[in-house]
Amino acid sequence: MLTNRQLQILQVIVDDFVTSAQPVGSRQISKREGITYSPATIRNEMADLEELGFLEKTHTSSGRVPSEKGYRFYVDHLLQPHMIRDEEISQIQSVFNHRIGEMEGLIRESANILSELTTYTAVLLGPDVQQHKVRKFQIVPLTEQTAVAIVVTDNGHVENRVLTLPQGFSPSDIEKMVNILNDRLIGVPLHELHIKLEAEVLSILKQHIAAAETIVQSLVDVSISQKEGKIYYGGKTNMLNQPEFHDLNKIRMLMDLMDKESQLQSLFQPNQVGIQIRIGSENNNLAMENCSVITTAFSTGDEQHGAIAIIGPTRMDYRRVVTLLEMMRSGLSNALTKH
Amino acid sequence: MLTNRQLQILQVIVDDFVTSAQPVGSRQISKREGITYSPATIRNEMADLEELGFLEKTHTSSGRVPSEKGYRFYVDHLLQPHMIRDEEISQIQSVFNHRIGEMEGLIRESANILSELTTYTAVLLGPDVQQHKVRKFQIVPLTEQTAVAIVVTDNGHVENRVLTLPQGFSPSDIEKMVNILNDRLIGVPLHELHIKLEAEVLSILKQHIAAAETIVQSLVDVSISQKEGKIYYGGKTNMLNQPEFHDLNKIRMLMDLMDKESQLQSLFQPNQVGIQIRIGSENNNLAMENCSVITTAFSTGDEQHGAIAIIGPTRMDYRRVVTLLEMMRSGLSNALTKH
DNA sequence: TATTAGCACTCCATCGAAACGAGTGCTAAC
DNA sequence: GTTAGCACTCGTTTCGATGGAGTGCTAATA
Repeated sequence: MLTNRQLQILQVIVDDFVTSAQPVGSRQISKREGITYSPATIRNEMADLEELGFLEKTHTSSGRVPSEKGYRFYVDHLLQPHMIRDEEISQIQSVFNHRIGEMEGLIRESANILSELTTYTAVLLGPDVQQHKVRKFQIVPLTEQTAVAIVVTDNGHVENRVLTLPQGFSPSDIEKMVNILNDRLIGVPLHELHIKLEAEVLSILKQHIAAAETIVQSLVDVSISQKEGKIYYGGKTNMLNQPEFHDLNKIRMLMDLMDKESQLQSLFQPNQVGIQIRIGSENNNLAMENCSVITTAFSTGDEQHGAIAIIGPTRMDYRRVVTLLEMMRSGLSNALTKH
Repeated sequence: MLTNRQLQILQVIVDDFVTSAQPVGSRQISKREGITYSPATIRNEMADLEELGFLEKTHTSSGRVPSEKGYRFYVDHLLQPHMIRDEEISQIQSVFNHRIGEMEGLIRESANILSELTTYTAVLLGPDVQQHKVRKFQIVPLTEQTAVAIVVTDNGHVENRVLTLPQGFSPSDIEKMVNILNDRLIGVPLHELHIKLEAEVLSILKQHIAAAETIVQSLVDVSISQKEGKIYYGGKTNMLNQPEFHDLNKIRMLMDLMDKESQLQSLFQPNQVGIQIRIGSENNNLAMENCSVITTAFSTGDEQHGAIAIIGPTRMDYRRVVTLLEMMRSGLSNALTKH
């Protein structure tokens, strides 16, 4: 167990390093208000903290830097609430006052504000479309051979896809088909759609329409190809300002990561409650070695939810980010549920 | 007018510099096959070419580097066709064999292949949605107060938006409204939609439905907020490999540019035919000082068109890119028009 | 026993000088 | 008109010297 003094010193080191990005020396610590012991004492404590794995040195005669374990301890036990300036609070509020019911714009805007206030990168994951339930099918003919299939969900989401019609597929066939689809599939969540289509609906359709098979196949394709949730960014390039990312290789890996939606999905664990913090290697991703990710989920009503993530260097201002994130989470949840 | 020898030297310098990224010296040139004069002669010619503004030095005793004017002359007069390897050709072809009629996937894939083959950044601009014509309106109710409005265009594009319904708006009102919209607006191009809505349709609707005004306003919003054309990327981070972008500031400016869709639109001049090359400052954009952009338009039938742009350093392999771009342009135009 | 002053030591960062190499411009010879 | 030769310039690399920040250890102190 750490002594009070060790706790205090660890806290000061993290706080200092977060703002300065420079290794913290004993003299520097001794000058901080609230510190009553001499540099020599602090050096002894630091040596102990290093032995315990909370601190590291960049080289033999450098000051100390928090280790991952040090950050972990800090966020678990030493995180104190952070004062957010009034203007910043009202900046966040302004997003929600704007327009209501326009989810996409709201989320997009939130990502921008968050990245601006944190100076890190904000990633917002829209609600998982796969959970939405079918409200209505529609097939609109375009030419002799093509039509566009439309699925509207109960949340107002619209999926669509151009279909190639089989030879001799008549308008009345389309009508029949749409009726059957709407009869059988309303209320089915999108992620079950392809199963229902193949297992139940296909055989029924076949009885009425000759060439139903190819079209059903296309519909199955659509429902499989849907992404989990849409991703929105704010401050994608903010990482370039962080001194630890003056290395082209790291930047490249990070940028590539952010362009790969599939990889990004793994950042989120939307089933958890509250705020999660993953530090450095806890992300299990080489590109994120020097990054921490702070995530939380927000609710959009109807058991739907989205998630917010802030990606910053491990030397991130955890206090501030956690506070901002919590404000944004509750604000978003409110704005999106009440309408 | 330049002598043949000067032309030859300019060509060699550009070709060499494009591949090596190093200033080209007289000795190096003299060793190239086809060059029969001594380094001293070449030095004299280079001094003349520099005086004429085609070459530059990075410092007093360095080799020569093409100036913007030099590149301009090169692409205008010295560009020779480039051999593309068979495997690369079939790599391009494979995109078009894949699936037909699925425009979005096709364009996305093309962007990736192009960026891979060029090692630069590919930007594809999808066809301008504003030109599409309305095929069908649809309003699907969600709750008492909300519904989703859907516009299908003759190209199979679907726009949609959640509407807040006025108090006491009944299902039969919706039906009436949809009928009038479909009566009056089919065939109208999207970019004229808001005008028609306000000028013609609004007054008719008002006669039949009390609270038509707010809904029409929402529809107007939708048709105004549509973007010009969707933008697809390939190889966004490829620029990081170019030695001229080892500068964080430049990278930042470029990345920011690419995240701003609005700015990117200005890269394209889709009304022009053939291939356009803009070199360095010709782009009128600080972030693109050291970049060249090669663009061309592809047709998607029905007077619709999209555009391709390759963004690379001014020290770009113009020969290769121009050839690849032309192949991709014709391939895309074919694939998208014939179906 | 806990704390602190003092001191030797380590390592990084910065600077300037020297050596080197690539390339030029100019002159004079071919 | 072309080229060999040479002095010169400038960037790059290397090396050692210097200074500063910070440590660990020891011995003195409260």
